[in-house]
Formats: sequence, structure tokens, C-alpha cells
Amino acid sequence: MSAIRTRFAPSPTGYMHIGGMRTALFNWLFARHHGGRFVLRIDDTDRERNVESALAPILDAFRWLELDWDEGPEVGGTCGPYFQSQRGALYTEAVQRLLAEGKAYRCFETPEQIRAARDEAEADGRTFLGTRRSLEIDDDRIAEWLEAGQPHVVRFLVPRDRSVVIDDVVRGRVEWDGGLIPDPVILRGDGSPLYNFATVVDDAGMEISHVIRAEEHLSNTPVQVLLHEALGHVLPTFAHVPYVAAPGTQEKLSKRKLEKYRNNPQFRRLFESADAVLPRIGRGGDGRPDPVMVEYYDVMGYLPEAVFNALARLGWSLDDRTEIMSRETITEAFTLERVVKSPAGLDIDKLASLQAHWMTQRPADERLERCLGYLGDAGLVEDVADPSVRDFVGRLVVAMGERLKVYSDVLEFDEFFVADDVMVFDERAVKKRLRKEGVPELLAAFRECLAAAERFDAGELEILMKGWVEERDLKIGQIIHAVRVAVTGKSSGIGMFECLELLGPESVLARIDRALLLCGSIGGSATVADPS
RNA sequence: GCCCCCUUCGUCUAGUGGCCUAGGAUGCAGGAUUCUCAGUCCUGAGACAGGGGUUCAAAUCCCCUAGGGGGUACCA
Repeated sequence: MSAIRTRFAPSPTGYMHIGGMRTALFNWLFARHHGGRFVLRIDDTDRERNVESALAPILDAFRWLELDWDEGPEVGGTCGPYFQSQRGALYTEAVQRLLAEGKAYRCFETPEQIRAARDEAEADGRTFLGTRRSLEIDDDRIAEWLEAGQPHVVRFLVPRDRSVVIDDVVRGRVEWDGGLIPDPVILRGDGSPLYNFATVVDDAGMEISHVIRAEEHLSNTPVQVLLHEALGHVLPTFAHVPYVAAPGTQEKLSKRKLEKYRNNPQFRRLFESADAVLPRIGRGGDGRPDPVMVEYYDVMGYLPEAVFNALARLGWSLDDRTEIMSRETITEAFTLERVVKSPAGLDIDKLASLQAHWMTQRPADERLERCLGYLGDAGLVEDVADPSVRDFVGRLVVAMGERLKVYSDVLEFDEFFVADDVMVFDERAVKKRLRKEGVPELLAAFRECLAAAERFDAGELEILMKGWVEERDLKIGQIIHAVRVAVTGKSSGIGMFECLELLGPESVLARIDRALLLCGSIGGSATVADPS
């Protein structure tokens, strides 16, 4: 039994598509599960410009998800080269063989002639198979034309008298009638190979045992099977996995429909967080990551283990109840038999819930480092190496607890990093919690209590406030919300006493004074929620 | 037009003829806890696309219809 070898063949497009990543993941999982090898082959035919810079983000995405490749760019291997642009000789050699054996032919018809014939067939309601007129040209004539540099393509001569059957691991038996397959062009006029042909030569040359790819390639399969047979290759096993669809739809997720996705209920939230975060960390301009790109999730502070888990669960399941799985669990359990047949919409809600879980598993020091990174990029802290900064952010991150879902969430707590006199009050919060009958008076009174506090730590302050409300026969809810809004400008957030401790007495008193001013000013809403 | 694939709660899925009055998760709604939010716990609503067969028995097998998708290139 031959070794398990799978491959993924990305085009250097400048970004890694999240759906493509899922297909790559399945290839990687299958190889790792069986102790086989995973090959990365770069499909860079017809785009020699800037392959390197267009490939980098793709390799970065693989590294981010920790999908290592055994052969391919950077690591090489025994079946190289791994860039299709460097495999020209292999393709021409294969074409020569087919030509010599009469399994392919030179076609001298012009694109215009072909199109005319196709239109005519369509008008008659016939299936267009091509004319094969070039087959009737005699050898001397062909030699003559070749000599004269007559433009032509090479077509594969499809055996029309048979059917093609594959036993697809995911879809089962699929059959096509060879009599309905037009002769495909395998070599362009300029001598470059077409995808369908290059894939066959490369899959065989790289000894790929299992071709695991998205289902949009299912219709290419009969031609590829025929080509493999014509070239005398051992057929790989095919597994056509469903493509990844836009959230809540069955439409293939496509970068071209990005603007439309802004109105997709699930996607909208991702776009909105991106709008809130990316400009602040200097990624809002050209090349801004969007949710179709793997890079989006990295840049926004998702965890690779969460994306890995979510992607694996898209079109695959372990059993009837397991959702949270480590990469080891998934690798151990992964089989193609448990891949579903129907397209699956990217499940943003599930990703969010998986992300929340995996975030709880990250150690405190990592959480601190990553949050510091965002705060630094956003200019909210000057020096991320400063010990006092690190101590402060460390305490904030602990106080955030499970409110920190993705690392960029820390930016929502900017009230802890801005000067007291520019902190923004949320208008609705002010209206609901501060500008209420009797509240300013209570706040003013409690301010004096705070001013007299000896120790400014959360525990002490809680005792202080509880004692204070008890004396006055109040409930804690009557004052605590007002204080929260006064010192943070917001109606929700981390524990209120932690807020006070983190800010310290000076800021707390200054902010309460500002809030009191705000309450006193009639129609003072103009000074509220006016960021600048 | 032709070829191929797909169709279970809003979503991701379990289900390979009886264990299905269809299970889990997520989302949603209600409740409990709490200073808010988040979290946690409890409760609830929520699906076999439609129609014919086959069978004692069908979400599961067959046929038809409908819907969705992919392909039909000197794209990948």
C-alpha cells in the first residue's frame, strides 16, 4: 500500500481565503491522521509578477494556524519544483507523449471559429462537442504549418465511446458520459498548460494519493481521470468536499461579494468590529483585512485554535455532541467518511462561542502580552515595556476576565487610558444613570466619602460603599451605577470597584467632578459623547 | 440549454430501515445568580423541501417535482 500524500495548491493571490483554508485544513488533517505527507504546490502559471509578495500572506496563514507542510515552498522536497511556473518541461514532455500516441491533437481552429460553431450548436439545441476538423488535416500539412509557426492549441482527444466513473470518498459513485465531454484544450497557443492538465501531471508527479478539493472541481474530474489514464498514471483517490458558503446561505463564499456581505446578519458584526478596531491599530487603509480572509481573524485577535476548531466543524463532525476539540483530538478523529455532502455556511456565531472557550484556556501572561500589543498599536499606551504600564494592564486584563473574547476587545476599555478631562461620556448612560432625580446629590455625597477613603483597593471600597448605603438606608443599586458612569462614562464594564481601584483616587474624584458638572449643566448634552 | 452535486431546528450538525413522541451545539426567549456587562445554571420555543411508491415499519431505500449550488473557457 502506497503512502498517503495530500496536497493543496493555492494561487498567489495576496491573501488566504477562509474557505480555501478549510479545504487545506482537511488535506492537512487527512495527511496527519494517517501519518502521511502534506504538500503545498503553488499554482502560479500565468502570473509571473510578484509571486513572492502575493504568496507570503498565504504561507503566513498556514503558519498562523500551524498547518505545517512537508514539501513545498521554503522546505523543498523530492518531487519539486513546487511552483507550477517552473514545471514547464514536465508539461511539454507529457503533451509530446500524448501527441505521439495519438491521444491528443493540434487544433488549428481559431477561437472565433470555435465560438461560431458553439453558437450554432446552441441555437439548434445540440450539445457542443467541438468539430475535430483539425483531425482531418494530413501530416505533411501540419508539419508545414508548424514550420510556418501557424498558431494552434493542443486538445486532448476524449474517448467518446465510454463513461467515466469515480468512487468519490465523500460523494460515492459519480458517473459521466464520455460522449458528452468536449475535447479540452491542454496547451494554450503560447505553449502554457491549462489547469486541468497541469493538475494531472503534477498530482501524478508528486505522487498524490488523495485529491481532496472543493466540490466545484467535481465537474473537472472526468477529464482529469481520462488524462491520468492516457498518461498511464495510477489514479488518485478523489474526495470532493463541499465548499464553504457565506453565513446562512448556500452560495460559495466569494471575495467578490464582499460589499453584499456587509448586510449579512452574521457577517455584519465582523465588519462592524473591524470598522471599530482596524483604523485604531493602523490597519484601516489599503489591504485592510476582511472576514473572507484568514488574516482578518489573526489581526482581530482570534485564537488559531478557535479558528482551527471552527473550520474543522464546518462540514465535519466527530460525533453527535462534541463541539470543543483541540487540534490533537481533531487530528486523531478526522476521517473523510464523516465529511458532509452539502455546503456549509461559515458559522460566525459558533466561531464566537468556540473562541470564547479557547480564550479561557490562554495563560495570563499571554493575555497580557497580546492586549499590550493592541493598546500599543492604538497609541493608548506609550511604552509597552514600561513596568508600571505592564502592571496596570495586567490588573485590567485580570479584571476583564471572560469579557475578553478576542484580544482586540481590550480597546473597548480605553477609558482606563485616557486623561480624565477628555474621557467620553456615553449619552444614554448619562441620561439613564446620572441625570435622574436625586442622583447628583447622592453622587456628590459619596464623592466626599471616597475623598476620605484611606485605602483605595477594590475590597476596601466595596466595604466602604456598602457601609455608606446602609447608613443612609439606601440600596447599593441607587449609587453604584451612577459612580460607574461617572468614572468610566459607560453603563457596563468590569466590576465597579475594580474600576475605582485601577483609576485611583485622583482620577476617580476628577471624573466624578466632571460628571457632577455635566448633571448640573442644563441641556449640557452637547458636552456628552463628543469624542475628540 | 446540457452535465453533475446538494436539501434535518434561524445556523452548524447527529442520524446508514425499528433505539426518533428526531439528539447536541450555537443563536433566540424566559428565569436564577450579580453593582452593570460578560459568565455560569435552569426552563422554553424551534427541523426531516413537497408528492408518490417499496416495507409490518422510512429522516433513512426507489421514482417524480420543486428549490439551491457548481460546471459547461486558450480561468483556477
